[in-house]
Amino acid sequence: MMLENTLHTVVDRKQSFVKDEFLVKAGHDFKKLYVIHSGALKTSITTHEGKEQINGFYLPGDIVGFDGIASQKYSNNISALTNTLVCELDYDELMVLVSKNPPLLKMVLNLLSLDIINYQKLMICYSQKKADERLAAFIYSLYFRYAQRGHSSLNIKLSMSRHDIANFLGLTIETVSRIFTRLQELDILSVKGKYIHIKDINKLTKIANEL
Amino acid sequence: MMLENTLHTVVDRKQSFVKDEFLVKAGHDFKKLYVIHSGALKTSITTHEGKEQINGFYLPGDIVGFDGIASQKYSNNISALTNTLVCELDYDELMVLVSKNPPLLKMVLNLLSLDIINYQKLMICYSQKKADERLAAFIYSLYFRYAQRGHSSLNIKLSMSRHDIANFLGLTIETVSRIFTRLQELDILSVKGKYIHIKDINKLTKIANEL
DNA sequence: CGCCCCATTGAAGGGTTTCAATTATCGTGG
DNA sequence: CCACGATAATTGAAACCCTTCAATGGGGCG
Repeated sequence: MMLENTLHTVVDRKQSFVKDEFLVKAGHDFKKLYVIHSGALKTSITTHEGKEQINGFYLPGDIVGFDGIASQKYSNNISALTNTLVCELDYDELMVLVSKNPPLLKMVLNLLSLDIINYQKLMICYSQKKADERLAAFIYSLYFRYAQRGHSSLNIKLSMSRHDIANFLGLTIETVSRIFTRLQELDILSVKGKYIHIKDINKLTKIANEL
Repeated sequence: MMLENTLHTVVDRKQSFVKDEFLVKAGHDFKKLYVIHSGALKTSITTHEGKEQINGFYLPGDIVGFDGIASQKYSNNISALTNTLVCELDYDELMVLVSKNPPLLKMVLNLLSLDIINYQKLMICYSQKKADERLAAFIYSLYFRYAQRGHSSLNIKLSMSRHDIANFLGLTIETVSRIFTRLQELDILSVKGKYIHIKDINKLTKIANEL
């Protein structure tokens, strides 16, 4: 991600987190953004009933934490799906740089705008896609995001559990499981635990209803 | 909204749109943000199958169009629910002002961040709320948003049709209609066409699962 | 006033959840 | 290295919620 390169001389505090460790908890004071160097993160909120609701999975290159800007409190929990190395960006320092550097400002605004578009797409996904379409879209999005990062491969290792996938997609683990087997019967995927091989990406995108 | 006051000397091109008129269509070049002065807007995308999917309703004071920043193309259609008066903000001009005016920068970033939080909440709504919870949350959000603007009233006039509500909530118009009658039977609402009276806001928030 | 569109209501069908039981996988300690 | 327990994942059957299809009722505008 360009932002990291632009800033690496200035803000370069790498920090590592182990699986299931929290980087931040919702409600805490907003200070930093996190650029993922390696590993994977998830963001979640805790509902009034105390249940977790995952609202994002993040891969190397992604920046996490924009939700905290408005209220200066993080609105999400951020935790590590696996051992993860992140680069911390101090928001106030970033603001100082941004105000002196219009291209950087543009970049930051683009990232925020991308985040908005990302959530808009997810909204659509939830509001009109059926369970199999959601899961197909989810698998495809992982494939696509790895490909964007130069790791184009039909083999994907899921860094999250079935429980996390179901939670994120607004389904139950049973439904996710059933759809995985269905997609295997259709010769679209082959699934072995956390390892997924995409056997027919055309059919996958067709089911996912994405171009 | 403060932003409008801050800028009204510089960017003050008011423009009016009639009911069902499009301010922008998805895919067109991004140039302006729209601050709603009076009336109401909706944003929507057109799916691959050509169906409309509404992803937001906007009231006076709201700013619409942030989704276009990243790609410099609007990702949503924006259209008027009723006759609507908006103030147009030229994005490039705004950027010039922003880079000279740190408090303004902060304000803009806050607005983007708020948009993100808004969509995150909607995501949660879709992914884990049932139909009656969604509709209750929708009605409550209208009440709340009007209250934020100083128009605290238990009487709400819906500016959108049942069809639009159903589309936005990812339900069918029949389901929306049935839930409206159910909420009346529970003495929570009284519904007469586009006019809604909230008879028991506590029960409403309880069903909506919002504090 | 009548037409058309919007909203409401009813019954049947499909998809997802829930509950329950079984199987697989992973980490740990013997 | 294998055995074991605990956790995760799969599979089945019944219940439930929402959709779909169909018909009726109501309200606004010419």
